[in-house]
Amino acid sequence: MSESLTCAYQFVHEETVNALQAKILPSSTLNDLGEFFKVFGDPSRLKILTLLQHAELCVCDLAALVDMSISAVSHQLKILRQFRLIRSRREGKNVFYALADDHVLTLITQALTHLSE
Amino acid sequence: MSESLTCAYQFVHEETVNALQAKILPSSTLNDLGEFFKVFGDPSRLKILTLLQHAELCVCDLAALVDMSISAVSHQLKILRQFRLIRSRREGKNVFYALADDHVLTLITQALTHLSE
DNA sequence: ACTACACTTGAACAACTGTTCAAGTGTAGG
DNA sequence: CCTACACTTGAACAGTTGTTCAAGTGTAGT
Repeated sequence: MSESLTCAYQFVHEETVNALQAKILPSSTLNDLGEFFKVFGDPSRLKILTLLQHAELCVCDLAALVDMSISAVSHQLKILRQFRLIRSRREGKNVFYALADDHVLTLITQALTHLSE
Repeated sequence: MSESLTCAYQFVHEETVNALQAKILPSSTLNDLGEFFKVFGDPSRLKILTLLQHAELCVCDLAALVDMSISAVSHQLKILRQFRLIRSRREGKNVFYALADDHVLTLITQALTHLSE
């Protein structure tokens, strides 16, 4: 940050900066929030989520629908599970997945609205 | 996808899969949506966005606040600009940045709500 | 014109992400 | 208990991302 020395310590609007310093979210919050948004940052995961909106699906059906290998889908499902966006339920040899709650879709819908403006 | 051959073409719930096939969002939409969410997937960018909520800021002040080099901040601002999340305005030697619209924050707030549940 | 400040930009480089591949677990049927 | 199916998992590998560094543009003052 050598280039910013003059700017940061001499010509910066001190009052403005000092006033805002207190409003900065804790870095743990910013990190968690970032990780959360990253989950939605992948088309495959978005595809899976929007599909689960309509029905509870097993890994096999999901793989067929999103046109990915079962392994790849399973890896993504693990991530979605870790963030509690989906829930799994075993029924015999199959494992069925469903959305954990509805306001996951609210977020996606809202982003879609923003994009179409 | 050799491992999924049996599953995908023999034991899949054909009716379920066929019915959902039509509900899959176009890949262009899924890609755009993914790119959009990726922008929110970085703590630095989130920090910048939440700061601009409170005031219009020049690059220099922002760099001081987020504790990053001016160059790094400028790179991130470029991305935020490309997605029309922020607007820039030159005033003499300074360039001031502001949020393009408010419902960018609605999205962040909503994600925060989800995290604290 | 020349210098200084404020910012931008492109290239390079390390760190991270998503897929594949190979090997594993768990369940049902014979 | 052996095989087959449904899925999971770890390692590896290519592609992507965010930062730094160096060089650039634009504006103001002298």
